[in-house]
Amino acid sequence: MSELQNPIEDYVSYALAAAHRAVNRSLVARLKKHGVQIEAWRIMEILDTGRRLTMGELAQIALINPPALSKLVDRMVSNGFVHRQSAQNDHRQVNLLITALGQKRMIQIRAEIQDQDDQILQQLGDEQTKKLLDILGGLS
Amino acid sequence: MSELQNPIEDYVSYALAAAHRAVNRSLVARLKKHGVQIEAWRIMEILDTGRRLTMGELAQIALINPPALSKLVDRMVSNGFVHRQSAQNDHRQVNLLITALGQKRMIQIRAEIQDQDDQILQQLGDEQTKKLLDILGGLS
DNA sequence: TGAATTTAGTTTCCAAGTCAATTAAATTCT
DNA sequence: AGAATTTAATTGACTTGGAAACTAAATTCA
Repeated sequence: MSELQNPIEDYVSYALAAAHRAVNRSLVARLKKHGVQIEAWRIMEILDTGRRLTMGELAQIALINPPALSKLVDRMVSNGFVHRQSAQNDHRQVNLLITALGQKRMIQIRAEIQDQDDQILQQLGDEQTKKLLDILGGLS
Repeated sequence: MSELQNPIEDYVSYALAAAHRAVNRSLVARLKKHGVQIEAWRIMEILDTGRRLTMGELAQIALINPPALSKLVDRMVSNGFVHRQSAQNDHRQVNLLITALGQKRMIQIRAEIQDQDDQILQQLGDEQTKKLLDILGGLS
């Protein structure tokens, strides 16, 4: 009994990569207008809630490896979007904070992001979107 | 009336990135044992069906930009997994073909991939997996 | 036909990411 | 206490990816 080879589109890994690529593409294009990359948006979005996070916590939530985060934060600091502050309890830790400029920039960016998310919502429908988020949550 | 800010986990873009990252991580770890990266696997998986594809077609299907594909193929050629053949009709085009060594390697790799996919299937269940592929298809 | 344009693939230059090593601070253990 | 270990973040060497420029072949059109 011979196995029939699935087309590559049927691999979860492939389907995820394709969808991720498509969504990222349009997001990158939108964010480029504001001079930030997706990861920088994630960082600012996370920090803008006011939570006080260390680099390590941020790396986990923002889906960025620590070395890449360090370097990206260097750039964001020199752009004036965030600043580092060494933690008072543990001097090894660094808290990252969003600046006033960063917050101002986020107002414009958030409109762009909202627009993109609305477009996806419209494309998939409310129910499918919810289902998608639910299933994806089970993979992370 | 004030807008309540969604947590970042509710953005489709974030949920996709998180799931993609998680799935890729384990896939990368598995493929590393065989000395190939995910994109190289995709290329060989696609070529192993025997279809005669140009670099451009392959780039689209394998989700790789043309310059990155060129460079990856250079490496794969020097590893002996694939070889280039200029197309007979149109000498600008290049057909990429998998070698016997590449096919041999794919037998081992496919077992690994199958194992990973089975694990996901088990994690999500048959129905959710199908639903996921269906919804993701609408985004690509 | 042959000059101008388009298309396919590659190359170049630069930006960004990874892995492993490093630094500095905190914690553990004797 | 203080030596040894663990933890947090960064740095350094190297690899890979992207945008734009480039080469070569095919096609269009005057």
